[in-house]
Amino acid sequence: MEGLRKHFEKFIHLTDKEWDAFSCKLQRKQLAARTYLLEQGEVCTFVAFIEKGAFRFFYNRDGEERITAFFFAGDAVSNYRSFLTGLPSEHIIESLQESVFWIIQKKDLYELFNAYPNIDRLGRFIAENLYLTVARRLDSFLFDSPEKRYDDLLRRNSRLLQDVPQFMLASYLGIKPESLSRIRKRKTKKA
Amino acid sequence: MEGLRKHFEKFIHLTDKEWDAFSCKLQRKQLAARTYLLEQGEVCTFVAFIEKGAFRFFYNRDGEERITAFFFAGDAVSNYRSFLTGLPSEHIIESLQESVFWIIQKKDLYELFNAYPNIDRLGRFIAENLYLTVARRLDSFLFDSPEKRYDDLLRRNSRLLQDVPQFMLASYLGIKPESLSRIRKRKTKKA
DNA sequence: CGCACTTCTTAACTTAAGTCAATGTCTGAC
DNA sequence: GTCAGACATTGACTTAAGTTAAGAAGTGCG
Repeated sequence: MEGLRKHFEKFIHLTDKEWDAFSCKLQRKQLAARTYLLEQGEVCTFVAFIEKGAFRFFYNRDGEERITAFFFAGDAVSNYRSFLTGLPSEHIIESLQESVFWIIQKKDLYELFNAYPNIDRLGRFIAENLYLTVARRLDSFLFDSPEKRYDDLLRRNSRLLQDVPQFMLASYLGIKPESLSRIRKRKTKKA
Repeated sequence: MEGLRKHFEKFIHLTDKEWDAFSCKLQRKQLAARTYLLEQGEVCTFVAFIEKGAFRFFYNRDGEERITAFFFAGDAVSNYRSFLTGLPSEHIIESLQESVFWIIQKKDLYELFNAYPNIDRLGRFIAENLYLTVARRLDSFLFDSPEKRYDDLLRRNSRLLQDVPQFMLASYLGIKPESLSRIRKRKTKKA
């Protein structure tokens, strides 16, 4: 749990009082590998802070899946859209490995937001960070070919490659596993 | 300026005191059509609230352009990435029409954040909203064909079609003008 | 050990976007 | 009115991803 506090320090320093108020609302949870944390159609009423493990955030339409994001230790995971709007989630959150995380309920979080401006601000920082991540990802779809996106992934996010099977990477890149396989083949030929 | 306050009411109610503190930091500006509000390489130190007009937020690489977003009356426009990180902007913000907007400087805004928790929270709401917009857009790139994205644009965002030339729409959809032209042709054949 | 299952690769074919070039179409400036 | 420039369309060709199907490689389980 102290690890979590350290992660927050990247964004903002919470006083002991603020941290106590926050942390006593957290509930520790564990999830086996390949298990749903949030189902499709469910309203997301929580934010989870990952201590250990990995999650994928994906969308299932007519049996086809697309992975919107991966989350790892130190990340906050939630369907933020459903959380904010109160609408049923279109996405599924699934653990990829056995994971440990801390859940805070929306109701509790909003009470903290009201009681502690610093925690509200932490919420802003988290939202801003989410925005930066997804905006960068959007730009990569606007400008780059799947091959370029794969290269960038290799370079920047090697954690993904260790923990995530090929076909999920393909989904994350917005292509089919067959296409990723061909991209990889083209690459070895060049090298 | 009261129009701007009304827009904020969608997110949060500011007291007169809060609004006064905020609004006296705003500077009214005007810009002719097709003029840069932010250059590539410049650090973005402001947020602009649009009263009238339209902007495009785009990226220029080796002479090729991709439009990341459009902004219209009621929207907050900024290079939020550059604003938050202090890094030079990769994107350009350009007015599409003659526009009127209110600028607030980062320094002033951060002072307001510190002095008025409600304004800090408004900042959170704006960041959250930005996130929702860009996350939805990312999903459309993950799942939908350019043709589907164009259809959705027609249905949801007719304002874009009135104010924005074809070749910019293509760029926004992540395709070339020729391809958009062909998509439109396929459409008329079907109908 | 061998079977079943999942993942990854390969191949043949289809589909649609990119590229390049030419031709319309429209608009504003003079 | 005409000319120049920007925008949109069209056509021929290239490129790469999607589709379908088959087989190879790896993994876990009885």
